[in-house]
Amino acid sequence: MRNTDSIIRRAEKLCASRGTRLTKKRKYVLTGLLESDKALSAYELIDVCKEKYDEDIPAMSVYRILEFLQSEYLVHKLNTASKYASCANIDDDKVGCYSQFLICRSCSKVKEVGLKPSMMAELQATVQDASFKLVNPQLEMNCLCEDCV
Amino acid sequence: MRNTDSIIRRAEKLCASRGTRLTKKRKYVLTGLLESDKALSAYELIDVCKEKYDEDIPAMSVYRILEFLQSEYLVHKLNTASKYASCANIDDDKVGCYSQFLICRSCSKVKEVGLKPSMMAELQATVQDASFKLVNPQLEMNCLCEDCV
DNA sequence: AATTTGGATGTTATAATGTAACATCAGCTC
DNA sequence: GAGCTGATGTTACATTATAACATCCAAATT
Repeated sequence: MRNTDSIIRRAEKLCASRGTRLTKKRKYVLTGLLESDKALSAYELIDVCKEKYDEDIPAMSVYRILEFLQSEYLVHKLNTASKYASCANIDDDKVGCYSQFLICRSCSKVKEVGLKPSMMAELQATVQDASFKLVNPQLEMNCLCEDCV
Repeated sequence: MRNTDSIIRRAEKLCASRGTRLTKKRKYVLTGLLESDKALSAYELIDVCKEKYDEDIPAMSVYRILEFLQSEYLVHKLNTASKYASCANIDDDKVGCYSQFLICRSCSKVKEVGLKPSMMAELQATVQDASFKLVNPQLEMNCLCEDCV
């Protein structure tokens, strides 16, 4: 059971402990993502903030806020979709573990699944065999959700 | 040893056998990708075709050509990078097998590696457990190559 | 050879995503 | 209150991509 308020409070504490601030607008953006089961684009978040909080946030600010939230491990960027989703694990302590994202190509619904260490190890191995270095082990899978099949 | 000419000839035969044509401009675009170890954007391909073949191809056409080459399984789109790469296996018979792409985030160098069936099966399983349906099992890994580390 | 016809390409306009550079504001410390 | 720092605003623009419509070209048919 993800309760937005309690997650936000937790996020505030996380930020405080790192010497950063979860400002009002940052809260709006994060809440927008928390209350959506779909990944949202920066511009969709502008609309959400306008509609739900009557708050005008310029695109540039939304991008900066998203960057901040990513640096605090509160939000993921889904590169294949150019959209953003809140981390599934803000409310527990698995912060920072590697994830597999199932993304509906039709409606952007997202599910985040933890990756088995054995899987990660195997993917890592191929990377190292090829003399590459893995920067971000996030897996994004191009899917269709139940409703969109 | 990837010999561009022989791959192009092979690609022509593939197209012919499917009732499509590998036209001059399609050949230029494919050759551009074949002769690059880096993924290229549509607009970079425009420049390559201009410089190497003195051929002006408008952006719209390049996008259409890339779409065609993808439909013929000759080219991949790397969604995380918004760039394109020729398939590693045009020159053998492993066409269409699932791939893991190692992409250098700094210089766009790409290596394509076949995915072990056991890995694929496991990823598939998580997808199905979540009631999603996998559309395209291409894995893109955000890396740094040897030169860019 | 002329005609037809469908696929390939060209043109123009525009949408969507994202960033650079610089200005301003708000809250904290002294 | 003055000054500092981080957050936000503003403007302009770059990059990636597609829609809609026009034209061209090459192979098939007459």
